[in-house]
Amino acid sequence: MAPVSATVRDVARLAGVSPSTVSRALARPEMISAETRGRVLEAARALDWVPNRLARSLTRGSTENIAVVVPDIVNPFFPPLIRGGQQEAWRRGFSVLLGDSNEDAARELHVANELAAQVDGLLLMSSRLPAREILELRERCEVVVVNRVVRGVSGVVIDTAPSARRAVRHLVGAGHDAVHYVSGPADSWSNKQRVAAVQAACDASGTACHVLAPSVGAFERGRACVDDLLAAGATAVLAYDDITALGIVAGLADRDVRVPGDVAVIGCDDIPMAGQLGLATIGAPFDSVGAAAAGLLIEQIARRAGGAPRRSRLVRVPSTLFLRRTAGPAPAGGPALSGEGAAMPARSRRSPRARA
Amino acid sequence: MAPVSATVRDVARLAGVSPSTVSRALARPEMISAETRGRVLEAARALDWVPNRLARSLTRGSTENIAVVVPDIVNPFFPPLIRGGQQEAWRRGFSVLLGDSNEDAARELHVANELAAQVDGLLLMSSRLPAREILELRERCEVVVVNRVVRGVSGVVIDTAPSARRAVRHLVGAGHDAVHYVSGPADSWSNKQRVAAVQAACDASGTACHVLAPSVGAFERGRACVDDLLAAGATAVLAYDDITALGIVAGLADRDVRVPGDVAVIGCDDIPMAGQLGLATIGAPFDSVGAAAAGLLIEQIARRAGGAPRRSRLVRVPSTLFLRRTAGPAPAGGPALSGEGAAMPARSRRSPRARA
DNA sequence: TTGAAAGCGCTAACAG
DNA sequence: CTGTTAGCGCTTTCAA
Repeated sequence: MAPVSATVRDVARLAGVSPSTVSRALARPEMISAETRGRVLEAARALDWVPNRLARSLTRGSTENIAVVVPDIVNPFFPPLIRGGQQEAWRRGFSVLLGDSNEDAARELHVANELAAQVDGLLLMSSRLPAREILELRERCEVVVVNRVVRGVSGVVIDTAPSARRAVRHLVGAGHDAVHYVSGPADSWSNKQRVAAVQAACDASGTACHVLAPSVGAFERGRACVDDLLAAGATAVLAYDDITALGIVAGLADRDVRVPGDVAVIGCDDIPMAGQLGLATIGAPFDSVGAAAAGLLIEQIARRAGGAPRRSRLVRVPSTLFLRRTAGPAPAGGPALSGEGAAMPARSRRSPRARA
Repeated sequence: MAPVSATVRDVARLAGVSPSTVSRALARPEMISAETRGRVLEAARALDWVPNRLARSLTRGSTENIAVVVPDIVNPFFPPLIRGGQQEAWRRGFSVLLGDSNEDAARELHVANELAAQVDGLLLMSSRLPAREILELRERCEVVVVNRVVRGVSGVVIDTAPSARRAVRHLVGAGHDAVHYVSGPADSWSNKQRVAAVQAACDASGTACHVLAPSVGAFERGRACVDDLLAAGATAVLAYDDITALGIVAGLADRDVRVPGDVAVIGCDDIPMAGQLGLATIGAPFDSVGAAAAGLLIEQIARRAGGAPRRSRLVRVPSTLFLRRTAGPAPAGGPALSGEGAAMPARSRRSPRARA
């Protein structure tokens, strides 16, 4: 583990001072005469010494570590979030522990508890935990949630509602008279948010809104619901996430239903491949979201260490609607297609029509 | 940070024993009478006590933490690897720190050094570091490399050569008389491996092999080289990775070149979307690779802790060729299409022919 | 401005 | 089997 490095004592001896002085030379330079400090620093360099983080943590009572807990690191939604958080944490001198809950609330609790014991703060992304558990975790360390709102706990959320409204408006403008929303996991907070956003948007547009029941899998969920969608006569589909949307697109293609010719599909998350495949979607600057969350968490840790009272903040990050190929053409006079969706060539673009 | 929990002393007092007995009750149960141990465990539960990892690490000299360093967590190649490693580590009671080098060797060194100070072992995935640096890191903690071979350092590699041979054989059998390999990052070890594997495979088949120069980006790299490929009259392309391959496919489509009608494309990695999009590719069980690497690392840590001498092992994990849509049809009498590539419907499948 | 002393919470000899 | 003693390496009162 730790380098077989020198200790404070060694450095102190070499610099001809006491260990406390060495310690202070780094932690509170202003308490030490410039000259002494110079000697200490030189000795430290000579011995290639850096303070042992473990020992420091033990006495200081803080680790300079945070943990990031995600439901599934393989879900492309999370890596950008993690990277953003990671970079920000690193920038501020914190290291990052990683926890994967495998989409399971019980496991998430276990992981979070285990991790809480060795970090100053927890970043819970798309947590499936009941609010009560999250509040309990906060007794043990600072907590910031991402993609979730818990009263009294700081969080960063992506504000999808306005984009959902624009998406529905686009679809209605293009001639669709109903929107089908394909749900994500039953216990997903963001699924609830998205359902609500889509329903509200449909209400505002006076459009029928059908919500398909949650099911498991991501891509598979999408493919599996295609028969239901077709049976219901769906022509405009909003999906819980991009993977689900891609599953829908694939399932439709299997049945020779053209996208967007026959059915328009819009996903959510703007995962990298979405742009490449011309999938319309609602996206957000995920790196920034992750970074904002980590920043919030670390500020909270600092405030807490400074003895200040807790104060929870909710940061809303705006989302963007990318109207790409699968959303179908904009209605005449409507908004132009936007987003860098030209990665895959646009195929036939006609208005929605009944399937043969 | 750490829970404001009780300490060994508290538990010892409540159980009416000494702190050492408490410590032993958990670490060396067999040294303690069943009865005493029962009392200790009960007291611990009553006080909701778990040993403080920091303190334990400080005395034991080991952290029960490992670090995983990747070039870019957003690259879909890595999440499965990380997840596999994570799960295995967790299974063995280790937590995982995460480092992202941002594809930059200097940064990787910095990150690895920082991390080495707080873990028992380092898992370097697709490391861009010179062998010398890696050996130096190993002076500070155990190291296992993934997707890389360094003399004297344990590693797990994916053996792509046999699949590359099969791929070339398939292409040659389908009538292609040359193979174009699109390189990945210049400093990538696995790119070197893949170039070598493809060249060897072509030599074995008596086929011409053209290697396009490395360039940056992933998807973009693929799209950008399409003009060169077409100018060179390429009909069979092997790409460094799936993202690059998808870029090539997109670029070809932009120019109305059909895949696999006009050009066959095979990627590498079998990222989840590959199967979904019908992209032929060379894949491997990445979760297992990650798990194997973590297992190897932790075993090494244990061996080292037990005072045993170092012993480096190289694990080769076999790869699989998934002949999907983009590879074109199998030659008559050749191998059938394999892999779960039916996610996207197969399109026209003809033998390669000259472009208009 | 500096040093001496005490201790963070735990574990590991070494006795008994 | 169990207790006593002595730290792990660092920080931090408290005095000087």
